[in-house]
Order: sequence, then C-alpha cells, then structure tokens
Amino acid sequence: MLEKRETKARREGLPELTNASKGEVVLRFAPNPNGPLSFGHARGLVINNRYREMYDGVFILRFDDTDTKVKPPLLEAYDQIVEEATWLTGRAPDRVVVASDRMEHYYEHAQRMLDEGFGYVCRCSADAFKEHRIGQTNCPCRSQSIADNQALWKSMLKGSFKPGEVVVRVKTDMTLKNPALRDWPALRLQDTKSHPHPRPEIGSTYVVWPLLDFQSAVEDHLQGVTHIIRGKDLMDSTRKQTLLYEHFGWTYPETVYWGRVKVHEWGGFSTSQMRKDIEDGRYDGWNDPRLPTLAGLRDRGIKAEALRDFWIELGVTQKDISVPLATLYSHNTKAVDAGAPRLSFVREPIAFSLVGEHPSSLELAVHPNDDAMGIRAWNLKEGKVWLESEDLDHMDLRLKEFADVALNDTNAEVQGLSRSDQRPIVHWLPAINSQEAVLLETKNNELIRHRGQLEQHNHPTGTVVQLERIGYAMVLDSETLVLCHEESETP
RNA sequence: GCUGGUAUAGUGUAGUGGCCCAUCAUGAAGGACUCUCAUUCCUUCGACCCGGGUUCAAAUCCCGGUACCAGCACCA
Repeated sequence: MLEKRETKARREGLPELTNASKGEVVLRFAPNPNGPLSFGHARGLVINNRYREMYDGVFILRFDDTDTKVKPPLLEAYDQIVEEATWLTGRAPDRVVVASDRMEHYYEHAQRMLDEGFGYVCRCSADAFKEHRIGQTNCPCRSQSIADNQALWKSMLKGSFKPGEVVVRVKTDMTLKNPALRDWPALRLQDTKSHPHPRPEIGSTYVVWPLLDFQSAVEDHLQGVTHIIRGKDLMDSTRKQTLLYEHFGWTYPETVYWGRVKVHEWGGFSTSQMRKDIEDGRYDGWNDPRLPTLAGLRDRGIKAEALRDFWIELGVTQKDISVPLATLYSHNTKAVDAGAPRLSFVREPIAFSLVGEHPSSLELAVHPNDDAMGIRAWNLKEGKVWLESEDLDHMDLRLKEFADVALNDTNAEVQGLSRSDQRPIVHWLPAINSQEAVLLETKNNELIRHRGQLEQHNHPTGTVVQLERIGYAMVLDSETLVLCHEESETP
C-alpha cells in the first residue's frame, strides 16, 4: 500500500545523476566572459549548483576565454560574472578557473599529444582540409614523423607562422561516420598583436591558443570533473573529447544535456549583439531592464529565488522549448508578494478637493495580510487628492479604504464613509502625502515612462513594492520605480 | 548531404509494460475571500506526432514515416 503510493508520487526536483555518490561529484559551468551573464546562463548555474547541493559536491566556475578575436572577452565581465553567479546561487563558486591563466597546461598536453603520435601539426588551409573531411581522405600532414611534428610545434610557439597557416589536430579517423569528429582541430594561432587578450597580464603573450574542445577536455580532467551538464549543441563535443580522452587514457565524465530554450517575449539576443547595442547607446547598459541579462532582470526586481525555481521546474530535458515570461513572473510573485509593502501610485493624476464631512487622517495597512509590517498614515486636512484619470469614467467612486464620493468638476463630495453600493473602488492619494515620480515599464523592447504621483515612503532602493491595482515594482531611486512584470502582450 | 538528438494539454513538466479514461505547474474561464486588476482558496477547460508490430496488457518496447533542433568553424 505504502509502496504503491510512493511510486505514484510525482518526482520532485532534478532526477538523480548517474554514477554519482555523495561527496564525490565535481561540476563546472564555463561561460565565455565576453559579456555579463544572460538569462540562459542562469540555467547552467542553477542546475549545476542544485546538483552540487544534492551530492555535497564541488562547483567550479570556469572562464573559457581562449578567443581574442571572434568572441573577445570583456575585462569587466570576469568579476561581474562571479558576483552574479554568487547572487543567483546564493553561494560563491568553490573554485574559479581562468583558462587564459592555464596555457602552460594546455601546451604541455599538446606536446604530449605530438610526442605520443596521436596529434599532428597540419598545414592545410581550412578549405583544403574541408575537402579531406568530406572525401574521407587523409591530408598529407597526417603522416608526418613525430620529429617533424615536434619541430613544427616549436616553430608555432616561436611565431614563425601566421594565423590560418597551421593548426594542431587530434588524430581520430578520417573515415568516422560523423564528419564532425574527423581529425578535429585542437589548437590554432591567433594574432594577439592586433587582437590582444583584454587581460593585461595576458595581452599578447601567446600566439598559440587551444580551441574549446581541447581546452575544455584537458581542463575537465585536470580539475577532476565528474559530471558535465551542457547544452545538446555540445553533443559532438562530448564525442570529440571522448576520443581525445581515449588517447590520453582518461575516463570521460558523465554527461547530461539540455535542449534549446527560447523565451516568447525575447527573440534571439546574443551577447555579442547586446554588447554592440550598448556601445551604440541603444541600451543604457548591461542592466537595462529591456535586456535578458541577469543584471537586467535583477535590477527590475526579479529575485534569484524565482530564477532558481523557474529553471529547476524546467529541468534538464533535451527538448527544445519556448517558454513565456509569465511562468517566471508567477515564480517571482510567489517570492515577492508577502514582503512587498503596498503603495499608491496615481498615473496621469487629476486633482480634486475633498468636500463634506470626513476625518482629518487615515491609517492604512502596509500589507493587507501582515499587520506586523505596520501602517501608513495619510493626512486629509488639506483636502486635495489625486485620482487616476483612467478611473474617471464613473462619477460615483469609492476611494479605497476611505469613502464613497461623488465627483463634479473639481470636487469630490464625501457621501459617507461606509460602502453603500457597488460603485468601483479606486486607489487615490492625498496630495500632501505624495510626490512626483516615474514608473518605468518595458514593453516590446521599448521603455515606457509613466508619470504620476507616488505615495511618500522611505523604502530603500532595491525594495520591491506593490503599487495597488498596478503591479509589483522596484524602487530605483527617490523618484523612479520600474515595473517588475510587464503586462502580457498576447491576452 | 552526412552525423546525432527530441517528440505528453496553449506553454512547460511527471511518467521507463499493468497503479494512467495520464502528474504537477503555468495559462484561460468561472467562483469564494478581500474596500487592490494583488495574495490565498475552490471549480472547470485541455495532451500521449502519425502508421504498423510485439504483448493478455504500450505514453512506456520494436519498425517505418513525419516534424523540429543541433553539429559538420583555425567561435564558445
């Protein structure tokens, strides 16, 4: 009976990792620091970290910064990524590894590859080699002697070749079924004179640089990585690297893949494109609320907890998926509501004078479900109040928590304090308790500025409040707020 | 073209031969509560890509389609 119920129960959280035992799991996540972290990176961080938690393992953050031209690293990104990862996972990475600091290790292994004859220096052009790959024929360089390879390698290191002229390949088999695996390139040359590495301590020091598949494979072994969780676009990487591991006599880590994720509301944002757009001034910075970056999300009030719940819920299936932001927002609402002080914000305010008998002050709850959060005191002596112009299509309104009123030109006549009928309830604000403010809203990649009157408060910058009848918003400064969850575009 | 991968409600997800006329979340619609278009609670809607086969029994195994995605870069 009991067993039946257990097997029927829905699996919670992530599935078990194969071949994993507590205390012996080493995981890593390796972004390219060519910009700060994006929404998609959060998946790698969250999933890897949850597994670290489950198995009491080690989590490594690694910077794969081995390309200085196509995807040049951004110097500021290194620190920012560590900081963002810490924010997201609630914990600093156990280890931070920077590939560009580990070049000697990669050289050492390249050397060994040539010495032991499972790698060679190839002087074919990219096009020429492509022919060999398609035709399943060996290129002439493949049969060079070990001594020739060693000599060529020395010349490479000395800088006797130009980028594009020579490359180090892993000897696999040119007749392999999968063309992607045939004698794949492991290291190449980069012109670091005209494209220096942005880290000053690296700069133009090296001309020979490892490619991802080689660098990553060697580094995973050096760091003792046991499980790799990566996108399925890297499935062939696994196969290439497994071939290399066989040559070295190593055992390849267990791998798990996830599919592609698209967000309905965001098209294809690439880090390189965002970087360009920011430089061109189309966005204010990496934390612009319109951008799908971690910084952008954080700075408009999306909590790390919501991001974590979101990604754990999606799990690690290999399906390519497309998710609406509404799902993330629903997680964020859960994370934020109980602690969000309520505030009144009147957009496009119209002034009215309160006439008739009424109390001179009013006390409102900071949070309707939590008395402990205190009260808000409003002063009604002056009598000037703000109403939202959109609410004025009715002349009889109920001012929330206060009174039934009848509107005429400029007066709001108090008809009674208790609710007497089903007239609409609207939010409002005494002028004396309010100040001018702007509410930012992202919509269709635009930034809309709603001007209005905001209830005075002393919540610090970064507080997520709830603007009654509008939505959750984060305090940016004394007169600016940003809406956390923009309205859905497809109702 | 070659190679590999994936297909469960609108969107995600659970499910590894009988507990499944299929789980949970989200969404939509309705309702309760509430002096917010919030929160909370309740109800309803809605799916196993198609066609064969194996089996007493298939979402689950096999075969064949179809669709979508990825790799075949001196990017990561």
